[in-house]
Amino acid sequence: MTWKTVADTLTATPGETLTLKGWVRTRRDSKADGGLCFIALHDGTSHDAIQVVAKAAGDDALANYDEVNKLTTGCSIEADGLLVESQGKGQSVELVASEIRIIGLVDDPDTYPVPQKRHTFEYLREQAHLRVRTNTFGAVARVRHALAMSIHRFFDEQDFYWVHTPIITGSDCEGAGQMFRVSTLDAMNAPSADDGSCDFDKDFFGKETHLTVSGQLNVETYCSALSRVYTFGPTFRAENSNTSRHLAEFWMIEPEIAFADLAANADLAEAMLKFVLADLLQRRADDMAFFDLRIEKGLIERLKHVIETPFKRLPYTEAIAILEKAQGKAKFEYPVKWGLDLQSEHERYLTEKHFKAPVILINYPKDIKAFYMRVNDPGTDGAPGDTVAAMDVLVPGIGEIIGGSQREERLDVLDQRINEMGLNIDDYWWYRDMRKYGTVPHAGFGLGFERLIQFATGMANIRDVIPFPRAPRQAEF
RNA sequence: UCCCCGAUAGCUCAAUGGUAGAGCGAGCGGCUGUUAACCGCUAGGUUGUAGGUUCGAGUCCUACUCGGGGAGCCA
Repeated sequence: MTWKTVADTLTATPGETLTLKGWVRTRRDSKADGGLCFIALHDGTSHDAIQVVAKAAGDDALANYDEVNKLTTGCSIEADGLLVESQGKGQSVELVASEIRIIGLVDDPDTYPVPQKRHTFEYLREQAHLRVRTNTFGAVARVRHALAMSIHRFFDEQDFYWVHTPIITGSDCEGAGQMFRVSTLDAMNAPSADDGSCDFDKDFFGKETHLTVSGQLNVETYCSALSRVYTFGPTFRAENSNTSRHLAEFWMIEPEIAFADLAANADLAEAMLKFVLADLLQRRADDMAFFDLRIEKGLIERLKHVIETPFKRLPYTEAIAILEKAQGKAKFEYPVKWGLDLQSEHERYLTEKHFKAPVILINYPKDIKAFYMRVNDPGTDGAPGDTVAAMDVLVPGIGEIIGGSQREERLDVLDQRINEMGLNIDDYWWYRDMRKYGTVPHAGFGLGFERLIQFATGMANIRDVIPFPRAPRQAEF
């Protein structure tokens, strides 16, 4: 007998005999026809369960019907049987079982942590090893996979190479926040250097090392030979951030393109978002319909709007003018002034109220952005001060989903920026080499993978779109 | 890190300072080709931890722990 997945079985033609293997989602019984029960069986391959019918009497009577009729949510079984058109409403096909093998029972149904009832996401976070058995987290897992594959497909079709940048980094100059130290030294008995500080020369790598906060500086070197590259992997931030949009361990996508300016970078970001969202709606229509129904009403319409609408491109300087005009009625908590960074409330006003569409903000003041961003010509956009070729992609509901820039390819300007910001120029020797040996204009951006999943599913808390979230004081599982 | 809110049955929540309850889930029974089923019965509690006030504390006070929402930082 052929073992088939639930997904394949749901679309198969009745008349086939086959085997299903999975976990019981629900069981209902009836005294009709001499006794029968209905098992909703899941194996994760589709959003919908398949109905397995077990009978106590007649030709299809099961020898172990009494045991089968005691199955509870979470039990694992194998079922052989004939696929038939369903007599009941709610499904088109069902499996009439000829044999059901009970593989694993649930010890105590009364204390099974995820019975078939409503649970809060807060509670399910404490049951991270079991929450994937629920509709919502099964759907999140499938969508997460679909988006990851879609991102790889998009870049592969556009002749990008996936570059595996290191997770352990010896650079302390990535400049994107607090880092986690990687060490094999005994924390209780660390060796001291002559000046009393920790002697990292005795550590595994012979120097201080950390978990990466970004693969950007590394991937820029590959860009300077392979033209179109991207990273997709975990990154780590030791920031004490306790929000629904931050994790200590998250996945990031960072493309980098050579012979490209900020406009090409924005084009890439917009094309990528539109591609993966359209691909998702097509490939995971079942799960997306669920999110639309149960998590965020109108989700699919919102995503279609994003796919069809050109992203609004707006210089920072013009955004400030719009926000200053709106200040009276919008009642912003924080001041709006050229030279200050935009707050969440400002970004959300622009994308949710003013334009009601994704917005790509470009050309930010130099002083609020990183050293590696390319300095614009004076007077760009009529700005009253110096700007850099930075961009942020803002989307309704999430705010900033992408941050990127054209990189500074001129060595003299880059050095000046490193010095201005008080950074140690020696730390950047290999990064500066890119500007000495065949420098080219290039640009790239970072996309937080979990934020993309939030945007695509409507899930409110980022801890619910990664299997085992890491956040301050949270590393269980 | 800052500001607010919360912690009571397996889960979600009630309970003027005075005998801790309900819904869901679970178990048993009834009904039914069932499917958020329906009807009945039953079990289930050191009220987050440690102190304090009081004749008496789930309730008031203090500290701590954990969780949530918002802000900052950012992706």
